[in-house]
Amino acid sequence: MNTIKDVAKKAGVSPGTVSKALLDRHDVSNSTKRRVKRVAEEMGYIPNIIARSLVTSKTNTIGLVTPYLGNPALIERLRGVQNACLSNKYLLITCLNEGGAEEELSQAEALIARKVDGIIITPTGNSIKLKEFISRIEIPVVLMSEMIEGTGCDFVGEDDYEGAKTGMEHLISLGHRNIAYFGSFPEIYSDGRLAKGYRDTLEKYGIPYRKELVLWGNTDRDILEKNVERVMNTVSAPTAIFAWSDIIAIDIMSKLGKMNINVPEDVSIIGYDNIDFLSLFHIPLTTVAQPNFLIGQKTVELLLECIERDGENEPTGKLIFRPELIVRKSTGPAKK
Amino acid sequence: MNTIKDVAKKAGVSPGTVSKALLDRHDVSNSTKRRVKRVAEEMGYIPNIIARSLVTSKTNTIGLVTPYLGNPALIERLRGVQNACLSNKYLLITCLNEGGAEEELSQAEALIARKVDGIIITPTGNSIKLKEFISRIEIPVVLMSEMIEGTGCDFVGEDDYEGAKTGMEHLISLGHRNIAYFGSFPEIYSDGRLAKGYRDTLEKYGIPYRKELVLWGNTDRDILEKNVERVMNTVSAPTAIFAWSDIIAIDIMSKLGKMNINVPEDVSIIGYDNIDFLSLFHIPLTTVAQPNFLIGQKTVELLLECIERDGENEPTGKLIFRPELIVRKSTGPAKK
DNA sequence: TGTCTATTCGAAAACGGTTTCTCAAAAAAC
DNA sequence: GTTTTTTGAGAAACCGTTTTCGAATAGACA
Repeated sequence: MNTIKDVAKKAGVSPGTVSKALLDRHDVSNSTKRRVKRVAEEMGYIPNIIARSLVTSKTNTIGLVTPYLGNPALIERLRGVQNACLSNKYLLITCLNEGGAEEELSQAEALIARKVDGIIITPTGNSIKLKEFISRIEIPVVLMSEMIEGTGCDFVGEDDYEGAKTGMEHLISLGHRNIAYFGSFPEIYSDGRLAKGYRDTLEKYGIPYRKELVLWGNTDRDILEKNVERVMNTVSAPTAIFAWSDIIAIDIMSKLGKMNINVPEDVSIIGYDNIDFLSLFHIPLTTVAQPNFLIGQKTVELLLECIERDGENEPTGKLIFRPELIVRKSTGPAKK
Repeated sequence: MNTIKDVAKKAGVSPGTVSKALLDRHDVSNSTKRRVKRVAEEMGYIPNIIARSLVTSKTNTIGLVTPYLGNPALIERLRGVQNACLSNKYLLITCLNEGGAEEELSQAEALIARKVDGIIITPTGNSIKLKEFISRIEIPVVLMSEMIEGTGCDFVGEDDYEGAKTGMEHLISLGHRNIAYFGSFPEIYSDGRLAKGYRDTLEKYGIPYRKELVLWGNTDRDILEKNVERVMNTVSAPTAIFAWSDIIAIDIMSKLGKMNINVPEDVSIIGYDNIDFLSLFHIPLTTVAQPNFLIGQKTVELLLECIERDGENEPTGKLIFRPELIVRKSTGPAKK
């Protein structure tokens, strides 16, 4: 691999001059710039960015730590992040994990060691160690999609509490009063917010909260199927189900199908995320949509702003998008 | 941020000794090792890996250049790659692109500049420049899923020609003779191979090849819908459709539904990939499955082997998995 | 006691760039 | 023609590590 010295030798100048020429600095003549650039081009010279970073302490790289829970909505966000990095000439290091604070922490530390200029984290838990880590490191951090309460961290995401309200009011307006909630884990911020929105909206409309209608662990298909069976066999079984994700909603629909329960005649279902191919389903799913791609992009933009203004600790930014109800065919009037 | 010098000062030794202590080198006493490690721990010292890389010329990082065409199968492979990197203590830099040789090339160059130890590429085209690039660079490259003919590159993927044959024989055995093929772009290696398998299998069973039944560009939903309309309105319209991906197959099913054509009574459909939620569809899709996660893992393992044995150019490796037919409900006997 | 070998550590040279500082030559001003 | 200013290029320091090499100390042995 050619180094700057090889180029210097061939062009008959010093390494410093080559560096300045390639960076278009003012204190090198146009004629040498041309010559140096031509030689570098000919030799297929690619500057060693890690050597450069060592002296500039800038890597033009940002890191992303995000779980992959089989959720296409997260992939959409990832695409948005990637897209914004590309157009801002930043390289993205994506660390996918299976969820959990330890893995998140170790991935974030690996990124720090690589001297990324900033980090985006989608935390799945509310770990003290992660919180402590975030306050300790000196580079900008932006949280995406999931918040950690108590850190003054910048955040970009959607208003899940509002999202829950929107979905619930749709169901309630259709006459439903027995509504079940199917979540993943209450520790996950967005899931917690959604569940809270669910509960508060019930209260707002004077519908009693029944905790046997709130079911967790539905990212596992076996647990989900058991949950569906159990809840459908309680006295005054739900006539509507609110799911934390579209994936869960689809799984529920499939299970109900096996139990010969019809959607939406017997049970209405509403999902969350608006993942792409939903509209193609036999019974198109009613859902609450977020601007996933946009959230990814905006997160990067916010992070880059923080990187630009470097140390100066301006007030933190929060960008919270409003979810939007998309009514399709999986919800209908409550059965008498 | 603390450097090795800060640790050295605090521990009362030289920077070199700190380095050796933390790396557990033999020429430093156990007592100093303990002291240095304790001090480093206390100070929250994280070694600057890019500085280290500069001297060791090893970054413990690999790069992945892959398109995101909305295809969950690719995401599954990505997960496999990520997983194998994690368990081998490598960091992964994922470069998602929208397809196309230029973007692939520039992403690969950015990775080279970052001195990754090896690169995995899923090329979407058969560009001369990319070919030339691959032969020029000095670090190991493994191609995943898609091959570039002519480079002696290592490769991990599935046998699409065989996959096509398997799927086609299933359809033919059900009595179908008018079979359409819905692809993305013929330049994409796997798509080309699948199309060739389609054609050769027809020939093998003495069924004439009709080029009006082969339709491209179906990653765009509008084009796909037009294609479906067109092909279903030709004389002797197909009684079966083979799609290059499950996503395309789903889109076709949805469009047929709108046209009041029944699956599988009027038309059989077979997809390709076996993406996760297929079985949940109203009409579960018959498909040809690949071990996506495994392919991702094995690609990393092969790449790491190449990195280990460094310069010594042993014969290249190719790992080709055999696809597997999964029969569900979207295929049935040909209509008389 | 003197020599020889192990052990342990530090000094210094890399790695491949960027940047600051210096200085000579050329251009401009008088 | 002399002085001042501007321009262009090189020398050297530096970024934060690792690694080589040599020196000092301790231990072993005759």
